[in-house]
Amino acid sequence: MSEQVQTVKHRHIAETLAREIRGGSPANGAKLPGEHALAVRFGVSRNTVRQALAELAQRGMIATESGKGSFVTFDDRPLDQRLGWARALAGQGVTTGTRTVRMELIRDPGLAARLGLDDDEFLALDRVRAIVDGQPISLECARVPAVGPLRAAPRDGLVGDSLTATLHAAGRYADHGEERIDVLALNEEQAELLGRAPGDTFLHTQRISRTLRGELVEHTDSLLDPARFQIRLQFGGQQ
Amino acid sequence: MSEQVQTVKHRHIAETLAREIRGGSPANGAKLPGEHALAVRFGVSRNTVRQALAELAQRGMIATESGKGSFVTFDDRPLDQRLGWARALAGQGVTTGTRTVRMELIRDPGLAARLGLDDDEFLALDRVRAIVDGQPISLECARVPAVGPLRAAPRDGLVGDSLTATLHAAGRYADHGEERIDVLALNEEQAELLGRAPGDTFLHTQRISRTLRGELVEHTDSLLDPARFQIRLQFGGQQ
DNA sequence: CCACTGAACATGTCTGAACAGGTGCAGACC
DNA sequence: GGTCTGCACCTGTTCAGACATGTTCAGTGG
Repeated sequence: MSEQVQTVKHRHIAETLAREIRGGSPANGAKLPGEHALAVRFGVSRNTVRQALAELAQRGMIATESGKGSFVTFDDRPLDQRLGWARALAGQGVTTGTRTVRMELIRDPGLAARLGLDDDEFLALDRVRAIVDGQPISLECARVPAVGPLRAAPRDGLVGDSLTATLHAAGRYADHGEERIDVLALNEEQAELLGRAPGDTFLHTQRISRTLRGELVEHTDSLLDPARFQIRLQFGGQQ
Repeated sequence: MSEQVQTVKHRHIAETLAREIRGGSPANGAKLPGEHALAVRFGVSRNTVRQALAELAQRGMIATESGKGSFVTFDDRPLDQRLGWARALAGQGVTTGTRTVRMELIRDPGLAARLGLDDDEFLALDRVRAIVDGQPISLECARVPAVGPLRAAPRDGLVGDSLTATLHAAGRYADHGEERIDVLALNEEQAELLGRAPGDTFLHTQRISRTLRGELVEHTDSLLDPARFQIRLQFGGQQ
């Protein structure tokens, strides 16, 4: 289906501004043109512009202030950090580093079926995060669609060494998703990667995130050292 | 400060309708009067009514459908279940029961300080949930403000045997909050209540929820058997 | 140089109106 | 009895306009 599908004016304006913001112009922190100027630019009423801006605010891309204007709040941080949902290192001042232990294209029909996908090819990206003195504290196994720069990543590397940036480069912006959290005993392979004994208990999360239109962005299994990680989230309210 | 503080029309309408919905009229599932009828009732324009209805939809109290009308979705379920955030029993068809192991008024200046409260009196309500054949699977320790029917609960019991219903009876409706999730080794008291060995690993959550105006609704520490519970949440999107 | 004021900008709220599209139902017709 | 149609309801979208409130800054007076 062509992306020129008919859409209402305020949504079209929101999409246009979203594309410009993601493209970096205006940049994070910059002020958008005022409502009147945007109304002139798009040839619509001020109220239609306000609806579009309200959508962008809803998505966490901008913030407006009465009497001041609208400011870009969008940056390249993953969605869940922007929505008050974070896994935080429980200790302060701890420096960590991440190393990739696997990055290859795989076929996983089972996962494709569970995610409702036709294409069963994924980029498998497994990374271990460790404290600088060497103690591994988490293992994250991401499965993302093997499209564009994601598909080229095993050869070319990630864009800016960042999975989120590579997803964005592939046009995959997370809008919504779901996550499950439980506890898991490490198997032998996981234990070896994490420098622990098999059977040790870790926090386990499975996250699936999707674009505004419902396309898969990523499916990520994470194992988190419970002594080091705490999951924090905010819920409800106007956002 | 008087609750007759000046507020804008659409918010006043939203609050009035919210009060009516919480009062059970119209009931869950029932259809609200149409936009035009509400505009006549409140003596405002249809657009002002639409803004009020949008706020209620944002809060998860109603859902509107084009051509059909607005329907009440609010019920007495706790906020987090209504917002796609649930801790789910990992097994199917398991019947559980809950027993109260502690319900008394306490003073906890430390907790009051952490929650930014002047009053350090709380209702302490600790409950163990167990599978019908006796195996305890969770311990929940709630600390709620000792006001109205909450303060009377040790003597009179909870409204409808439900903490949430008693909170609502006290005028405390959760609008937003935060939750932390990690892993905890049971201490001796917890282990005894849960029929486990001290040191056993449980999922641990701490939830603080507040009203629209920021008043404390509840602070709850939960210990969840990781073999029985999985936490699921949805994030992002238009709600 | 500082404080104040007023003007010019911004967003927020509200109005009445018009039109588009969705839904349900009564009545007519086969 | 079933199907179709048209009408009357509903919500969704957009408009132009008016007014309220918030913010910023240039200009003026002390």
